[in-house]
Amino acid sequence: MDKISFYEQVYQVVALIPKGKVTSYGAIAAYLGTKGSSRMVGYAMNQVHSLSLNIPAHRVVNRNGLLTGKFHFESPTKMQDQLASEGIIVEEDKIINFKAHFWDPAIALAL
DNA sequence: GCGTTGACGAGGA
DNA sequence: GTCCTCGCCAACG
Repeated sequence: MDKISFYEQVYQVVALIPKGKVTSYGAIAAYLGTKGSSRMVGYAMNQVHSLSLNIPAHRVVNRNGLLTGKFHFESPTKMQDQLASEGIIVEEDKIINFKAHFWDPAIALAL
């Protein structure tokens, strides 16, 4: 297996999220086998700024479908705008019909 | 090597 | 149904 850090594993999964789809931190953590470290997924996204990677972090939200990390973007409205551009309706900083747009890496990547 | 940090999740009241 | 508390675990300083 690749000797990549937990961070990079998160980045790889997030980068695989198809357009118009979203997932939760816990789902990614669970896919990586560390479902207990769902916080690490979000923490990894925080470090994305330090990297030159192109990570669609706007497609990653918490289990409530809430745009918890929108303040970590260039602009708090950027995240909602990105999702809206992909056909995902966001209102009150939360994704409408979140379940319909949910993308589970454990299923999509089909281990 | 240790303590702190976190864009979370689940359970309990 | 909402609000609060605990746990989780890897990276950073």
